[in-house]
Amino acid sequence: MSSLFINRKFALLKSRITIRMKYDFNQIEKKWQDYWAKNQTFKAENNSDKPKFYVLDMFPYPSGAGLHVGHPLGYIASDIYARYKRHQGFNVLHPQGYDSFGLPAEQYAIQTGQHPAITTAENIKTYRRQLDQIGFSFDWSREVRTSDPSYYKWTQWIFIQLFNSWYNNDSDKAEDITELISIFEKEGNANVNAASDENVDMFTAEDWLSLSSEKQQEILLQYRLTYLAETEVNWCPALGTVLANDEIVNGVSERGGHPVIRKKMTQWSMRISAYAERLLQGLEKIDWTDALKESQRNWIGKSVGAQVEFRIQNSEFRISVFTTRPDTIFGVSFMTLAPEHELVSQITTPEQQAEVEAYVEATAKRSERDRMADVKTITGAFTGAYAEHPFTKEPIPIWIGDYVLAGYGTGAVMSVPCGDQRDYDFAKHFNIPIPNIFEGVDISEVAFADKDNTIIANSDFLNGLNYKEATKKVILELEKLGCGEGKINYRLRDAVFSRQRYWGEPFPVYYVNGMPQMIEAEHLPIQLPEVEKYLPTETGEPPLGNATVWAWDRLKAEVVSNNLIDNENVFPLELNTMPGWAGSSWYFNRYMDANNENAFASKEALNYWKDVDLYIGGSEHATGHLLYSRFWQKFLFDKGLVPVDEYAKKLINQGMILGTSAFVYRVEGENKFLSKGLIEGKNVQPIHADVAFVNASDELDIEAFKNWREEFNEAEFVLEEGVYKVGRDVEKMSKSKYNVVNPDNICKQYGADSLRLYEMFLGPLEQYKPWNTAGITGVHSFLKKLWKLYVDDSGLKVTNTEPSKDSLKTLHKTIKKVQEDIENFSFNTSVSTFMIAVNELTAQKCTSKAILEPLLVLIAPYAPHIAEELWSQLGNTESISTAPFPEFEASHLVESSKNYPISFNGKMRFTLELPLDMSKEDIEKTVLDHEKTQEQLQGRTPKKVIVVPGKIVNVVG
RNA sequence: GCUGAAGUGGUGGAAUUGGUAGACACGUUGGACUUAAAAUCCAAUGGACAUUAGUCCGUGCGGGUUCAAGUCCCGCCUUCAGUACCA
Repeated sequence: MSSLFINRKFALLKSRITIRMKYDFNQIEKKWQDYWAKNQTFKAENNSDKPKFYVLDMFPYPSGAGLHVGHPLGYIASDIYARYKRHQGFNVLHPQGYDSFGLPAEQYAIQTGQHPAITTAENIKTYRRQLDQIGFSFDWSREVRTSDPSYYKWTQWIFIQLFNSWYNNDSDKAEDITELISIFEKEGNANVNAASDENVDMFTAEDWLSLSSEKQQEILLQYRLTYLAETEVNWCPALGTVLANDEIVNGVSERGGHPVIRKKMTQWSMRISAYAERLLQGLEKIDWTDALKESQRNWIGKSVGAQVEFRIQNSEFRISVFTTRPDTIFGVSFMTLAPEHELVSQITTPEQQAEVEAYVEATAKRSERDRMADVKTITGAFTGAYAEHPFTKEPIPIWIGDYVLAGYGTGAVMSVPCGDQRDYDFAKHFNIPIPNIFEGVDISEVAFADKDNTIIANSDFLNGLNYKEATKKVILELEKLGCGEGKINYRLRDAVFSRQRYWGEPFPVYYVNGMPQMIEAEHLPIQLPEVEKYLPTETGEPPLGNATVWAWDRLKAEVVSNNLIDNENVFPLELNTMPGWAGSSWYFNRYMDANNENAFASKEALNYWKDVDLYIGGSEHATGHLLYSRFWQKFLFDKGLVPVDEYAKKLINQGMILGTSAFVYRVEGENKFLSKGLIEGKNVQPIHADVAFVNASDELDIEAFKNWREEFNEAEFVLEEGVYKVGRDVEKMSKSKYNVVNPDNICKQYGADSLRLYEMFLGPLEQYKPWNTAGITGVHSFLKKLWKLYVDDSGLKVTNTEPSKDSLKTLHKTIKKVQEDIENFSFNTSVSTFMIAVNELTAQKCTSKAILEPLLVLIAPYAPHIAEELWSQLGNTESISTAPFPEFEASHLVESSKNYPISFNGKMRFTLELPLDMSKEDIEKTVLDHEKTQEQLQGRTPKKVIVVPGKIVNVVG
C-alpha cells in the first residue's frame, strides 16, 4: 500500500467529518422544518393555564407571481415576536391563511377559461411552500381561506345578521330588526332615533299596519345595517363592469381605455356611517400608530356645526345647508348649490334657465378627476332665485357652482365670503358683495377664517361675541325659529358592498317581487355556481347571470335550475358578489376556532383569545380593511357575538422593501454599452438589467446579460478597468423593473436563517428600505461564526467549564439589549447585538455551556433552525421553542471604573480610566492635574469644570 | 393646501433620559493563507491639512438655548406616504 493511497484515504475521511461538522444550513433547515411539522410544535391550544398571546399577520392574497423578498418582512417580525412570547411562557396563537377571493384570479379565468378555484389552489400551494421554507412558526391547523365555502358560509351568515339589524342611536348599538318592527307596530316611527336613510317618511302605527308587506320591507331597508340602494357608480359599458375611481384615467378605463359613464345601479351597501362616532372614539383605546389613527380620523371626517334651513322666496322649497360656522350667518351674501342638487331645475327662473342648464351640462361632462385637477378656475351660474335670510329676511341670491360637492353635507352651502376663502374667491369673481362681520379685521385681500381670533360684528344679536359664544347663541335662536339645529356631520359614507364579479362570496339572497329575502342560516353556505364564462352577460348583468343553476327553491331549500323560476316557490338569486373586504373583515376571529362547523367560532374560544395582541401589516389598508373590520367587530360586539369591540390592541405597519434596480447604458442608435463611469456627456439610454447578473461590486456578468435576450447577443461592451459597471437606482420591487429577488434563491444559497436575519438587519421595521442581496454575506458569515463557536472540525467543542467574567458580561448585556429591542420592535439592532456578542465570545475563546446554551435561546426567535440544531447537539431533546428566555442579571454588568471622555469646550480630546466611586472633586483634580490637560490648556486657567459622574468631564476655558 | 413620517460616511443603518457622532454590516484598499480561485483571517476606511504628534470641518439649511445639541426651541428647504374644493 503506497503512502499516497493512505493519504488519499485519510483525506476522504477527513472531508466526511468536515461535512458533518460544517454549517450545512440547507440540511439543517429542512430537518427542523420537518420536525416542527411532524411534532406540531406550534399548535396553539384553546385551553391552557398559560396566559394567551395572539400575534397576527395580515393574510396575503395568493398571487400567481409568488413571494418576493419584500413580502415576508412583516411575517418575519411577527414570527420573532411570537417565538419570543413562547419563550416567555405564553400560549401563543400565530396563524396564517389566505385572502383568496380577488380580481387577478378572475382576470386569469377570463383569459384562459381556467376556473379561479384551480389557479387559486395552485397559487396557495406555491405560497405555502415558500412560507414553509422560511421557517415560520405558524399554526397551520387553523389555516383559513376566504374562498373556501366552509369559511364564506360564515361571511354569509354575518351578512344576514347585518341585514336583520338596525342601529338604535338612543342605546347607541345595533339591535334586532324585530324590535324595530314591534316599535313600528305600536307607535310608528316618530320616536325612533335610528341610523337610517335620509328622508324617511313619517308614519303612525296604523299607517304601518295598513301597508303591504312589500312596502313594509321597503321601509325596513331604510333602517337595516346592510341595505339595497341606488348608488351612482363608474360604469364601463365595454368592460361590463363598475370601476373604482383609481381604475379610471382621464375619463377612460385604465384597462383598455374604454369610455366610462356615471350610472345609477341598485347595490348592497353597509351602513358603516352608523358607527362613525364609535369608530372615532375607539381609536383612543388602541395602540396603533398616530399616522394610521390620523388617517382614519380624516377618513371619518367629523365636523361639528349646524344645519340651517333657508326658505326660498316665492316658492315652497327650502334649502338645507350644513355649516361649521353658524356664527357667521350674518355674513351670508349668497348661497351655492352643487350643480347636481335636486332643487336646481325647480328653482331656476326662466330667464336664467339657458345659462344654468348649459353650466350643469358642462360640469356633468367633466370627470371628478378633472374637477379636482383644476380648482383654480372659478365657474358658476346664477339661478335667478333668492333665498330668505332667517333673521334679517333679506333676499340672498342662489348660485350654483362646482366647488360645492353634491356628495358632502347637503350639497349646498351658505356662502360667507368674508370668512371662507372659496366663497371669497367666488364672490370676487362674480362681483358679489363681501360684507365684513368681523371686528377689526381687514378682508380686502383674503377671507378671515381664524376661529380662535374671531369677534363677531355687524350681526345683530351676535355682536361682540367670540366664535364659541356666537355659535351657541345662533343655534339657540335658529332652533327657536324652527329653521336650524346643531349638527355633527361625518365625511364617512356608507360602503358599497356589491361587486359585479364572479370570484367573490355569493350573497345568501333571493328576490320575491323585487324585494330581497335572506336564505335561512341552516342552508348556508350558498356556493358559487358554475358558469360558462366569467364575463358579464350580454344584457349587462354580472357574471353570475351566466349561471344556469342559480335560483332558490324555497320549499326544497336548495339552489335549483333557473328554468324552474315561477316566483311562487322558486325565485331568482342575487347576481352580485361581495367585495374583497368581506372575508377579511372578520378572519381574525375565525382563527380562534377555525374548524368549527357550528359557529364562526365557539364562545369559549372567543372568550379565551378575545383579541389580537399584535397585528402586523401594510399601511395601505389604513382606510379600507382596518376600518371595515373595526366596523364589523363593533357590530358583532353589539350582537353579543364577540367579547370585545376593538379586535387589535396593537398594530404595526411594516415598511416596504424596495428593489435596487441595475442599469446598463446603451449608446443611442448602436448596440454598444458603456460602463457607468464612461457615460458622462454621452447620449446613452439606460436599460434595466436583471439584478441577478450583477455582483456586489456593481459589476455586470456580461455573458449572462448577452444570453438574456436575443437583441443583446451581439452587443459590444466598453469596460472601465476591465469590468462593466452598472448604475443603480432604488425603485419599487417589480417584475417589469427586473429587480425582483426571489426568497427561494436566497434560501438555497444562504439559508432561511440568513434571509430572516438579513431582512431584520436592513433597518427599522416600519421604514421603507432598499434590498441589496450583496449585504447578506454579512449576516451569513455571522451565522458561520456562531456555528464555529460551538462546533469545529473535531466536533462539538462546548464544555462545562466555569464561564469567565467577561463572557458572563457579554451574555448578560446581550440578554438585556435583545429583550429591550424585541419589546420595542427594534429587530435590526438586536441582530447587531448578536454580532457583537459572537465577536466578543470568539475573542474570549468561550466554550462554556453556561454561556453558549442561553445564547441560543436569545437567537432562536431570529434564526430558529441553527438554534434548534445546536440546541440538540448540546444534548437537549425538546425543541428550543419552549425553552425559557434567559434571565438578565444586572450583577454581571457592574463596573468599577469608567473610561471618561475628557472634553474641552465640548470637544472630546482624550479619555481617562477612573474609578466609578471617585468623588466629583477628586475627578476634577485628577483631570486638571493630567499632563494632557495641561497640553490642552496651554497655560490658560479653566473657567469652569463640569463633572457628570459616570458620564463625562468637560473643561471650559 | 392639509396630515403623517423622514433627511447622519460611498451604501444600509447605530447613537433608549442632551454627555466620546458614525456601533453593526456592506463596499473599497492593503495584507496573510493557496499553484490558483473560493472560503477564512488580519489591518485601514467621514472629509481636509499634517511625516508624526495633532489641528480644523462635519448629522438637510439658517438662527437660538446650554458647560455640552444628531437629540431641545424658532424659522426654512427637500424627500416619501396618505388625503384633498369637506362648507
